[in-house]
Amino acid sequence: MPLWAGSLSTRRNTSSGCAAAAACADQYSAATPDNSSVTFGDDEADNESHRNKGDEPEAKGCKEDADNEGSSDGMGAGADGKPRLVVHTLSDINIDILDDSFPWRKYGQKVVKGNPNPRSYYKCTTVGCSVWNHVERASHDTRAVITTYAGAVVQHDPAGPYTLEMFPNPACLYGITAFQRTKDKPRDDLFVESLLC
DNA sequence: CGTGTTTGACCTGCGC
DNA sequence: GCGCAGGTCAAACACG
Repeated sequence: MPLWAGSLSTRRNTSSGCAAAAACADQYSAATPDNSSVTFGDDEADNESHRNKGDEPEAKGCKEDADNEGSSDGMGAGADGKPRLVVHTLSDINIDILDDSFPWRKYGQKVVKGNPNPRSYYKCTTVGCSVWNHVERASHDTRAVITTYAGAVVQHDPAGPYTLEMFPNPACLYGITAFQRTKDKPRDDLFVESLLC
């Protein structure tokens, strides 16, 4: 299994900053290709945390994820009740935030133990939207960007692809259409490593 | 002047 | 109970 497992459709059909949340639901819906290998929960995330073990930064960060997995039987919610989505991307340039059609606002930055690269914290700035994410670069590979979303849920039609959507609250429905590096060339390798809910 | 970013301080949870 | 680390807040600053 490659380190970076699974990939999302990179179809991008929305513009950023859509404030009419419910009206954007369909527009923001996204699906992964049938042959994608989006993984849910345990093994992948666990591998990842092992991969980053030791002096790697994920040790602590993934602890929370691991807790979520263990306590919620897979697709449950995190401690705050929101599912979490971990997205791994590769980018040669120094851009961390994904262009995922969400209007993010940075509210903090912190250097976490074991990783010289700071972790950045973002919130969705749309009114009524409570989605947040944090972005950090792997210490072992500065090209590797780890983005963790909260508020994303995953729907899987057995006959179809996975659909990633965000439900900040019932009145604010979003979905991740495609992840693309902001200001980046078409896109770098992008993978959904795991879905931790 | 409004909006977004930076950054240090503070708060909270967890492990020892 | 204490210390550490992660997460959040808010004032200051930069930029358009």
